[in-house]
Amino acid sequence: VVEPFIKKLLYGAALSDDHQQALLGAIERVTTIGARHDIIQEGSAPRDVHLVVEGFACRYKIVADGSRQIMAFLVPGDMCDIHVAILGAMDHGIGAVSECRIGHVSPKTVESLMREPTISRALWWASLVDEATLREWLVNMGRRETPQQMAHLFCELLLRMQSVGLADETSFNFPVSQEVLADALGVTTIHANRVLQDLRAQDLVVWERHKMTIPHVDRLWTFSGFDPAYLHLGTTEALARLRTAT
Amino acid sequence: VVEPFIKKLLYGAALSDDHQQALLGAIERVTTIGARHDIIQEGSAPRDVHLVVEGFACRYKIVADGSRQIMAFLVPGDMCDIHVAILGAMDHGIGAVSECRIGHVSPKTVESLMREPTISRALWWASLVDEATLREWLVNMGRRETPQQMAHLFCELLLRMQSVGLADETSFNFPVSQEVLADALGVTTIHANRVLQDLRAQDLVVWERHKMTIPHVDRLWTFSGFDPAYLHLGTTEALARLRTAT
DNA sequence: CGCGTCCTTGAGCTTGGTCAAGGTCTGTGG
DNA sequence: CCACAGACCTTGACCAAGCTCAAGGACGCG
Repeated sequence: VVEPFIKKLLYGAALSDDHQQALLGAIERVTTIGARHDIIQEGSAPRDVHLVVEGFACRYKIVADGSRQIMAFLVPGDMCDIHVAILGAMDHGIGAVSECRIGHVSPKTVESLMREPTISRALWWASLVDEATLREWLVNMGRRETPQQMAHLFCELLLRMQSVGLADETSFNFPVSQEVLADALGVTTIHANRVLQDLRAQDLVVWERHKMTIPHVDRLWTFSGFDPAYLHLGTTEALARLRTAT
Repeated sequence: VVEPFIKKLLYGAALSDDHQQALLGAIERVTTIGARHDIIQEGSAPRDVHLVVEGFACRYKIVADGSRQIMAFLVPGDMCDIHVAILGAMDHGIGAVSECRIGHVSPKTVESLMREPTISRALWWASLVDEATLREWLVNMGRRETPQQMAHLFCELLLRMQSVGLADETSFNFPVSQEVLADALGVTTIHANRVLQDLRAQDLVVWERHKMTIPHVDRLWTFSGFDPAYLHLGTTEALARLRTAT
């Protein structure tokens, strides 16, 4: 069940069967981390590179006053820390939001994978998309009000989950508390709660028992000003295909 | 005067003289872009990779209501768009804040440079630091109030300018309007103005005719909760050396 | 001199934060 | 089967950070 990893990287490069086998074979072992536990701690210098196989994880930082900012959600197929080796120490933590299964890849293996140009290209692509996503989050925080910001996040997550085959046309599993959501949006839990109720009242989202459903995807896109270009999943037509045929 | 580029990359990898020559030789030509003009437009697929040689530039996006969010400042030595080729099209624009001199490198050259492991490592390093900086900006916007956020930005810029030899112990050239500053912080110009006056009143910053001076760097660090780890410029001791001996 | 760019100030309003409390749901142990 | 704890969700009243609208002043350049 490591397909999401391959599915994702196929958007970045045309990986042959051999490439795909090499990538899957790179995962030496898979461990399980309980919800609300750290996968990687800030300041550490992990030996292995980590990959989310199952579950929801997040990048986060704790600031001086004790509050937390989540800077990214990591879903199956996402790598946590390719090339920590280059930076030395983690400048942020990675935590399991729900229970997660985490794949481990040794730095040696990464290094040898990178020597294959197509694989190298795919991994660069993934890294650049992470960066683009981060930029979009910054825009989201700086220039959108909370309802739009929240809606935008849901649009993004639906599409990302669809792109790795983990969502149908309108819904995906979203095992996240409102507190985590608030920490991702940079607002208080209370405010996040009220904004969410607003979106619900407008029938823009239905979110029950960890299942997020977006009844009218187009309405949510319009509402939030969502433009998927930054995810670099291909042309608009390719995306339309993705949305209907998962 | 392309030294900042090399100075910066030396933090990421031990480049030999040959490597340095190869990097400098990669710059085929240098063009000048006037203040407030675009270096690269959103949606375009530039042929060349660009490098800021002189001046201040920024990454930005314009959102639906016409407001602008600046997502990064680019100073001499920073690359704008390594590997646009991989992503296809720019998902954001890059604009010259002040008049800029921009170096151009052909994609072919980048590709051949990347084949040299040490240079590849240095370029990965630069890209990862960009990403780390983006994460810190997100924390800055989400979890710090405007005065701290602004102060934090000034701490970052002073250190980055010092690291490429363009700042002395307490000051650097900051040819930026308050409007640009506001767009980087995600607030209105008016609010940025009032916050700036506050910092001035507390003698935390002196900013006159495009020259930014920070009379008491330690006080500004404390005030903003600045921790330079995310810039990955080396150990705390190495940074202390940097601050005294530029 | 006149225009554009930039900086500054004031008054009133809105978004989002703080403080405080209560409610729900689930799993655990008696 | 019930009591309890822990995590999570919800609501209300009040406050403050930051936005909007409106206006005016300073500076530099053709």
